Parts: sequence; structure tokens; C-alpha cells
Amino acid sequence: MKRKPETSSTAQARAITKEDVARAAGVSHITVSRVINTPEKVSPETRTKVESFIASMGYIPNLLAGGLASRRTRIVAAIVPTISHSIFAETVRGLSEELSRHGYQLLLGQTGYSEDAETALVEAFIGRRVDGLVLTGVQHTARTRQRLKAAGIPVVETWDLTKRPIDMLAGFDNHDAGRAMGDYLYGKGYRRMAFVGGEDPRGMARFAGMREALLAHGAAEPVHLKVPMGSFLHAGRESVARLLDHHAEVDAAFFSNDVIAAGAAMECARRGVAVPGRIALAGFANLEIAPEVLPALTTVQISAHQIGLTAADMLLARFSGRAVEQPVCDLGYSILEREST
Amino acid sequence: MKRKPETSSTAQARAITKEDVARAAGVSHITVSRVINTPEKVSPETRTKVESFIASMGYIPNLLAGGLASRRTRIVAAIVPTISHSIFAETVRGLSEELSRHGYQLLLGQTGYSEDAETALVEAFIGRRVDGLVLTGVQHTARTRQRLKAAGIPVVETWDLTKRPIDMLAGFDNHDAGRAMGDYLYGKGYRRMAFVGGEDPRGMARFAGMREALLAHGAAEPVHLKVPMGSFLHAGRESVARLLDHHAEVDAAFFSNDVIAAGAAMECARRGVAVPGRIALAGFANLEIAPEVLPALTTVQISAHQIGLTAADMLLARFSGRAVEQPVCDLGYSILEREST
DNA sequence: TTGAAAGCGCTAACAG
DNA sequence: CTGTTAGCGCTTTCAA
Repeated sequence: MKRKPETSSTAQARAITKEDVARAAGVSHITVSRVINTPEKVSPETRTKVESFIASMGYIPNLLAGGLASRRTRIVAAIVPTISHSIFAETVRGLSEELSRHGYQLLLGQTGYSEDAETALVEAFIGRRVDGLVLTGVQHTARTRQRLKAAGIPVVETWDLTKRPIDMLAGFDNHDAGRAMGDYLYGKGYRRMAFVGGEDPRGMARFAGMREALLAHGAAEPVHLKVPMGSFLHAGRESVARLLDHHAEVDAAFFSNDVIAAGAAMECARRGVAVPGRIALAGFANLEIAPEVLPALTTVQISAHQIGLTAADMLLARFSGRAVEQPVCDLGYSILEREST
Repeated sequence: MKRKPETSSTAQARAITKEDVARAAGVSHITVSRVINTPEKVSPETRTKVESFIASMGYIPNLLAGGLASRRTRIVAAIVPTISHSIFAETVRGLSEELSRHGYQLLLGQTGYSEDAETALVEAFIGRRVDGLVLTGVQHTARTRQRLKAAGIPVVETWDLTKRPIDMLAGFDNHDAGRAMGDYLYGKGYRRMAFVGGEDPRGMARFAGMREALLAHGAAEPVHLKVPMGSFLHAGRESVARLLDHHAEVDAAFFSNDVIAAGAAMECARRGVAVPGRIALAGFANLEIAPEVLPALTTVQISAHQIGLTAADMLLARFSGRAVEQPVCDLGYSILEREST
């Protein structure tokens, strides 16, 4: 039990351990452990004494060691395409708040919309022995699915629906949501539609749904404009410019998210193009910017925050051994009409 | 060395260990360890053989155990006020990208601008034995500073400057930046200024700098409007409305960040108020929205992304035992003139 | 180039 | 209510 001399290049001062506190307080280290984890199982005097030593010595338990011994890290990992854009921020916020309320911490990973990056992150997080994992979308590499199955940790897929979830699911039907917007725009009298979005699976599903609705109504094949990663606002401005200049027949555009749509609205304002007079604009997700931009955006309201909350609650139920009453949860969507259509 | 029967309520399948791989490959577990960590120290045949077993068995090393034994987790924690807003997103992105390039992962914490929350996060992260820590701002509780000193881990403070950093620093002078904007606006002929921002220390410093500049020029005391947390766009709209309605003399407003300023621009557009004719608007940070909104925002350009990159490089240098050539790094700022002033 | 022994700091299970 | 014993899975000497 002798301490070796300090040699590590990180030069981290030898941290105080439970042993040190126990010695100082004249108890065994397991008692210190109990004071921290199950204080009700320790006599009040002992507890008070130990607690005062913990405080005065500035003892911080090594969660690495604790996690190794107990096989629970109290860490949940979330993997999102990106946090730079606000689309997933609400979900992450809901997740993070609910988890931290229950003593869990959130480890965040970004894929940049790459499935291989997701696989790498999943492996890294399994290596960290996270207690649970939240994934964005339902499309994953075979390797990801297999790793997750093998690890046997609770998983929640989000932001979409599927017949064959890996484990649990909290999302909504992107295809249906797209169709609903198609129906809505057609119902408002628009006939030549465009869809502007990235090539992520959920955006594609929304496009497919919208297209289906339009064709069912006998409307023309919608124009499909792809936007690059990067600045959504800028992409929105560029794409609406393209629409205005090269697809003059288009009278309504549905954007993959509100930020792109807001960019489009800004470009229209710049050009003095009337919205919705010359072209109607609809967004997706009801982000912060949707009601603020001029004109306020019609959008598809989804519960991004609720997705995070639900995912957290599902995991928390699993952790505590409770049965998850609804392991597959469709949170729905609704059309929110504002000024832009 | 006998396995206990599976009882854990997490029901995590017994994970494959180095032992299992070693046994299968007919080597000792330490050889497996070498194949993973220092492959050049293993003979090519052994390496190939072990690697194939690692792959086929789907072995994922337990980083908890590794971290415990090696005293390095390859995790860096970053603490920001919030990730929901885009202000710190660029910094986090720079940090995350640079770190992951070098095999480190990022653990993210949000304080909601509360110093006590920061302290709690610092303690939690120290408990996780992160290799390094990135903090936002230079104002921290005594307890935070003391914990950090005691833990002896590398720390980078960001987004501000101070004479007495905890350890390393990558930021810019908020007071000076505010003064520069004050000078600029005064130089453009504006005389009745307002500052709109939150009550975070950096925003306050910018206000103080601006005020100092104005008073030095003999201009009037600036109006100071506080915005609540929450929606910045909305706060911007509300505050400019207040300015327009109750401080009609104000001819220029400086906002704590571009998102608030953009909200203000949107409200002006809604009201048909001329910018900068009736009121000039200036933002801060040169966020994505600044050049896109109508009118494009004059702002203070700072290198949010560079802050993250620099912080990462400082930590990386420390980790590898290299000396950090510039432990205190002033990244500067500059006025970026656009249409809104 | 490979292996054996000895922990890292903690918790689980059992005993007292 | 408190302590003892035995690992958790890995890396670090040190030895072969």
C-alpha cells in the first residue's frame, strides 16, 4: 500500500482517495463510501464526522474507479449530426436537463451526418461504458447495430420512426409530416412546389411524403433543391435565389428546417419579393427563429424538446429496473400556420 | 478468476475483455494491450493474429479501466454558459475538432451563466478524471479555483482576459472591444447610445468599455437595457421596441451578441423603421446571422473558432509534455462594418 | 519481443 | 451500523 513517487508527465498531484479520508476520520474506507452513496445507512455522528473530513480535505471521489467497480458510470451519450445548428439543440437540452436532474451526465458526439462517424462514436462510447445511448435517426450501419446489440446497453433512437428499432424510440413520422405539409400547401392553392433540404434520411423522407401528397392531388412534380452542409441561413438565401431566378413557376417552397427557410425569407426581403405573394415559404421544426423572422414562418411543429425528455425518461426507467411503458413513442407533429404561406 | 453469474439490473451482457481475446489468440493479455496501444512493439505476426481476433470477437477496450490504471482518460471537458445559442458553438466546434483529431473526446457542461453550476460541473469533471478543462470566462468561485489548483490538471480559460489566470488563457479584451465599438459609433456621428445585453461578466465589460469611450468623447451616458435569458431573437425585438417607444432619443444600439441584434433588426423591419436611418444597430461576435439579416450587421469580429482551436492546442501541448509557448493568448478583435450602422 | 506481478480507487457481498 | 474480502479490466514496472 506504499505510494510510489510521483512520475507521471501529466504531473497531476496525487489525488486524495477514500483511504485518506477514512484514515483521517478514523473509519474504514467503505464507511466513507457509504456516507457518499447511501448516507442513510450510516449513523448520524459518523456521517457528520466523515462529511466534515470530506469537505475539509476537498475529497472528490474517483468516478472512474467507481464505475469500473459498480459497472455503472451514470453517463449517457447522445449522438447528433451537429450541435452548431439549432435543430437538435432543443433535444439535447431536454435530454441534458432531465438526466442531470437524476444525477446522470451527458456525453455528446457529433457525426456531421456521417454514418461511419456514428459508428466510431458508438464504439468510443461503449468503450467508456456509458449506461445508455441516444441516437439521432433510425438509419445506422450494420456494425453500429451489432455493436449496440452486443454491448446490451439501453438505446433510444430519435427524430424518426421505424418498424424495427434497435431498442427504444422517440420520434415522429417524417414522411407523414412531409405529406401533411404537401396537403396543406396544395390546400392553400399553391400548385408548383419546391423542396429545399439536405440529403439526410429524415429530410429525404419529408420530401418523399410531400411529393406523394402533391402527386396524389395531381399537382406537378416538385422541384428538389439540395443544400450543402455549413451555413443554413446562407443556403436558404442561395436556394430561394435559384428558385426565383431559374424556377419562376414555383409558388411555394418547403424547407428542411426553419433556419434555411429564414435565410430564404431574408433574401426575399432583400430583393423586395413578396412572401407569400410571389412565393410562399414553409419551414420545419418550429425553431426559435420561425416566429421572429419577417414574415413569420409557417412550419411543422414538432416537439424537439419533448423528444429529449422522453428519451431521458425511457433510459432512466431502464436504469432503475422499471419497465418502459411505451418503448416506441410517436410524438407526432402538426402544421403551424403563420404569415409566410 | 471465476465469473460471477449475471445479476446486474442493467443486464449488460458480460463484455469481452482483453483476457478473452488473449486466451483466444494464445497470448497474454498484456500483448493484446500492446497491439492496441503500442503496436510497433509487437512482432508483425503476433500483431496480425491478435488484431484479427480483436475484430472477429468485437472487442472494445474498457476505457474506464484503462483510465484508472494509466491515470489518463483522454477526455477534455468544456464548460460553457449554454450550447442552445450559437455564441459558443464555434468555440466548441474548434475545440472538439482539434481534440478528436488527436484522439481526445470532449465532455460538455452547461452552466446557464451560474457560477455555482460551474463549480458543480468542475467537481464532477474532476471526479471523472478528465485530462484537461476549458472554462468560459475568467470569473469563477473561490471553490472552483481551489478545486482546480488541487487537482492540478491543465485549465484554459477563454473568451476574456485577466492578469491572474488559473493556468492558461485564450481570449480577447471585452472591455477594449466595447470601447472600440463606442469609438466607432461616435465616429460615425451617433450621439445617444444604448447597450443591450445580459448580465454576464463579459457583456458587462463590453458595456463598461463602450460607456468609457462615450464619456471620454463627451457623449451622453448610454442607456443600458438588460435582456433575460431565453430567446435572444425575441429579446432583441423587445428591447429595440422599448428603445423606439421609450428612448426615442437613442440613435444607435450596441447589442451583446449578433443574435439579439438580429432580433432587433427584424423588429425594425416589421415596424418599417429605417436602419441605420432612424436607429443604428451593432452586434457582437460576427455570428452566422450577422451578414445574412437585413440590414447586414456591423459587428465586432472575434475568432470564436480560433479560441477553441487555441485552447485545444494548449492542452494538447501540455498532455504531450511540450512547453506551451504562449500560455496567455490574446486573440484580438476588430470592428466589421456592414450596413446596419 | 513477451510475460508476471502489482496495483489504480472503488463497490458488492458477506460477515460481524 | 460497520468492516473484511475480493475483485472490476486495465497499465505499469520489472524480469525473462
